Amino acid sequence: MSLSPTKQKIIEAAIALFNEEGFVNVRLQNIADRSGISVGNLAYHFKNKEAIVEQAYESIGEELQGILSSFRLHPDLLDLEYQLHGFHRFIHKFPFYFIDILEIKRSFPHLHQQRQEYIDKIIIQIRKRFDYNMERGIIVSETIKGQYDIAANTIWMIITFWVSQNQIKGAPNCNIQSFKSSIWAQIIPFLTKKGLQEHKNLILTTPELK
Amino acid sequence: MSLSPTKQKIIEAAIALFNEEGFVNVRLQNIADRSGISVGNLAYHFKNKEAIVEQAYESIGEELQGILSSFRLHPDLLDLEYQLHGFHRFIHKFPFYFIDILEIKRSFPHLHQQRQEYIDKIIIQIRKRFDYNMERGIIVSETIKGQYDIAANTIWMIITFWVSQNQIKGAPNCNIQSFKSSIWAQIIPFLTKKGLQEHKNLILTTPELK
DNA sequence: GTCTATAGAGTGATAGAC
DNA sequence: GTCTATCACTCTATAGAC
Repeated sequence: MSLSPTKQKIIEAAIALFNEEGFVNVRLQNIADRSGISVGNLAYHFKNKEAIVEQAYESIGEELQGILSSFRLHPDLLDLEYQLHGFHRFIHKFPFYFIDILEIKRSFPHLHQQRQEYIDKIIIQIRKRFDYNMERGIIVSETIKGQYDIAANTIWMIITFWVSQNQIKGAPNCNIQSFKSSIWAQIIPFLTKKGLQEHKNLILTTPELK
Repeated sequence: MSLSPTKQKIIEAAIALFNEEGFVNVRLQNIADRSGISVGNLAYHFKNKEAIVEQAYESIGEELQGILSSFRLHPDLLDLEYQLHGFHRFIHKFPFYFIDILEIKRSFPHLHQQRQEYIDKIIIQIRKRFDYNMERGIIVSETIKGQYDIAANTIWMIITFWVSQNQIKGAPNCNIQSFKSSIWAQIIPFLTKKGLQEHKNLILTTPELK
């Protein structure tokens, strides 16, 4: 879906401001200023603040959809490595999408409802990676019931709260290496000998990813 | 430190409201109403909203200090199990302390600065558990450099974002079992045979914890 | 489509009587 | 210590000219 140039400008300005100041702290005036238009004109293009977030969420959703659809039917470890780079780019392009989740949920419940579908999708997809790689003999079978459900959820948590964590700790520098390490740490303990070999090759052959 | 009865009432009301509505959505009027006093009187006891949060943080900090100081010099797995119950009680008593971290940081940086010391303390303490239990032959030595630093950080993340995670997923019911399982999952893969035995005994002997 | 101007509903903080 | 009344300000949303 393509937007008019002005609408596009507005959304870009809004997202940039949300990222920098946090959703609640961004005034319509700020968005208008950064877009180089007046507040009145802003109101002409978007009825209210909610309509702006709605559009922003739509644009962001499309990008997220892209990352999720890179998931192959029988994904190996390299496939995950690629996806992690995708997620990392994503969370640093739209930090507000993660930082202001609860504020958006409070203010616009229906927007959050849509989002919830993505959350489920992400967790299910991660969970499937465990199954597929188990079939491939890359990951051992569960020794504790439900442990891969937990691991999948923890991986989702790390992705979702990575930006928040950095801001809380006052370390806004986006260290992709420690992001990836934290997530791989959820998987490595369960790799078989063959899995460890595949993971080792992956590290050796993909230092150029960034 | 003891507060006057009125001050005490105010703080309790404020914390309850912060927990329910989120810090930014709570008006001085709400706090006054719930305390059974007027806004003018509220202003007499606390100069402004910041002073209220400051006091709330102090009360909360004392409680957190209690949980942290239960850490023994040579903590075994049972010691952690007890502490996890402490943490769980804590995060469900003061959800706003976790949900509104970033908002508080934005509005009152100096308050966040104090808090940061607790964050460091928590992560360091968790990290030490790995070392001590390694010495005890309960946990294997690191096979990957820095993996216990990562595990300690992930455990802190799970504690810190557990409430947020529940709210995002629309599952506000505080399932302590899955909280504990998520955290133990960060440790179990590294237990030695002896460690697994100790963990098994712990589960068998402490179902009464809640 | 774009602007200026302003209505209208809060919101934190203060003044001053009791 | 506690109250009522109100100020000063902010922000969203709308009205109407160009």
